[in-house]
Amino acid sequence: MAAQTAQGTLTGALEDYLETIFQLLQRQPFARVRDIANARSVKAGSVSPALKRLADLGLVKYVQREYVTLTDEGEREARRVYARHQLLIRFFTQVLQMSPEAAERDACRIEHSMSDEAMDRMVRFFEYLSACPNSPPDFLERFHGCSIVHEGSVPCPHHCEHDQSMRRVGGTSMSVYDMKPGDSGCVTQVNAHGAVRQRLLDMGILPDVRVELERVAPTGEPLWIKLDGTQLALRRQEAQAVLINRS
Amino acid sequence: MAAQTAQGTLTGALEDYLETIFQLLQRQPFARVRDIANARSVKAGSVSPALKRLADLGLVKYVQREYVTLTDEGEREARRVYARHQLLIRFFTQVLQMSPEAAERDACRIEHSMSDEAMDRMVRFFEYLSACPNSPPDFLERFHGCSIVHEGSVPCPHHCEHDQSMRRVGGTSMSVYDMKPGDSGCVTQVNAHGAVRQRLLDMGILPDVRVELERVAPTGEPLWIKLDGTQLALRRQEAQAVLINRS
DNA sequence: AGCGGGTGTTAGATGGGTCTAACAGAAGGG
DNA sequence: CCCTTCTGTTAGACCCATCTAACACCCGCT
Repeated sequence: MAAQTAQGTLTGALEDYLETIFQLLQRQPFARVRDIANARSVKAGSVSPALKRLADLGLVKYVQREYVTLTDEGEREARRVYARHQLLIRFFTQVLQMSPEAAERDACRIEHSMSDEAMDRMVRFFEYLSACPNSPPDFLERFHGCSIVHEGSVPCPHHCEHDQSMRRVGGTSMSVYDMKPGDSGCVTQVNAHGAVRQRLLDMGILPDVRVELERVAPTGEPLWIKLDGTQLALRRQEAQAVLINRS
Repeated sequence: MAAQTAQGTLTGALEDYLETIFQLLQRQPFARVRDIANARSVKAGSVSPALKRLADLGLVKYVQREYVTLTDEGEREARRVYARHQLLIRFFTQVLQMSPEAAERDACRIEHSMSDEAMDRMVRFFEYLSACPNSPPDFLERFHGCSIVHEGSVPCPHHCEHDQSMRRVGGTSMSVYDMKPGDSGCVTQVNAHGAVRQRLLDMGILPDVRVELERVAPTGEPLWIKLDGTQLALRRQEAQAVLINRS
């Protein structure tokens, strides 16, 4: 495989150059250093050496001071990265409902570190959704309509609780705050917005993770839980947001 | 936010060090340079300076020649990365059904470039699947049982076609090979295994992408299609694998 | 003809991350 | 007690990617 040649040697930044050149070539007969620098938000002085490296790898045809185009292998490589980019964008926006800006940012960084296998399986996911008879109709619509996901991506600045109740879907849900020391359970939801939610997720409190309540401070306020064998302190507000399945 | 301080300055490699230290500390009272070097597959000489940088950032407590532990802020940061790691692993294995090894590899690289928003929405996806009444029961089971996904991740070395027919679920599916020049349609499936499939995906032939057949070589063999405004040549085998919805 | 502006290139600096090789301590065995 | 061995540190080197500043080229205008 010719592509195999470059596969290992090609670094993330170089892939980026290839990709932006590819995109420029869709609108222009050739790319100029200037355009590339602008598109990548990089100074022109950084582009030249990168082009030289790409030319050495046989991925671009680069006549100094004149023009830049992709070789066949370069185009193949660029398409490869671009396909991942598009796939990620679609996954982030259409499935996860991320904002276009965040989707773009994440895709730009992740496209360089996504294996063929991940690509393959993610495509299958889309194929399944749109082509398989087993696929529940409207899966995405139902997902996006669900109160868990429906709230805006921007956390409500007023700490409004109006959809806290909507999200507590089971009605009988129990939170870590309701546990007794020694109890343990499986996280089902992190029922909070914005910063509180983010903090909980960052602590590793994710759906399906086992937590055990170790002890509660006399004042009731900091609760110590055990997660993955390690200890963690939660404030009241946080403990109340962690919904669990007793077990 | 204390975490905010390090957020920007913290590079991918440093995050990795924090994460491996965190994991080591779950089994040991403190981490040694050697352990860290082994875990990261890096030479000991690379670890010392990294630890020094982390100590400067206030993320580890590092007594030279003695021991390494995380500061509170370091632990927070490590947990943050580790949570992403776990979440990605679960997504890759439980949803996409990737092999554990590939999931691990991808997660290790992607965890450093995943935004808070992506984290948030991916968690919501899991929450939805397990907690929302709108969620179709057994979504994942049905997904994984579908012939699109069910086949082994290793391409069959015998080019066996036995599940080609299984995958052509609609029965009336049309491939690019069946199109007339001028026709266009939307890709629904890439009905191929292994290398052929990978090549098609790498070319940007993904579900829901519009393709138009431009012309066919007299011998019938290379077909030129237009995709995203750019031209692409397909071999017969490839064209037959691209299933589309006429439109 | 000559000059100015837009555009590219080069050189040198910086910083990250890694390696190797040489060196320094500590601990245990003869 | 000394010497080996295990472990860590340091120094020097390399590569990548970026920046800035200086220089080079070309084009068109006066």
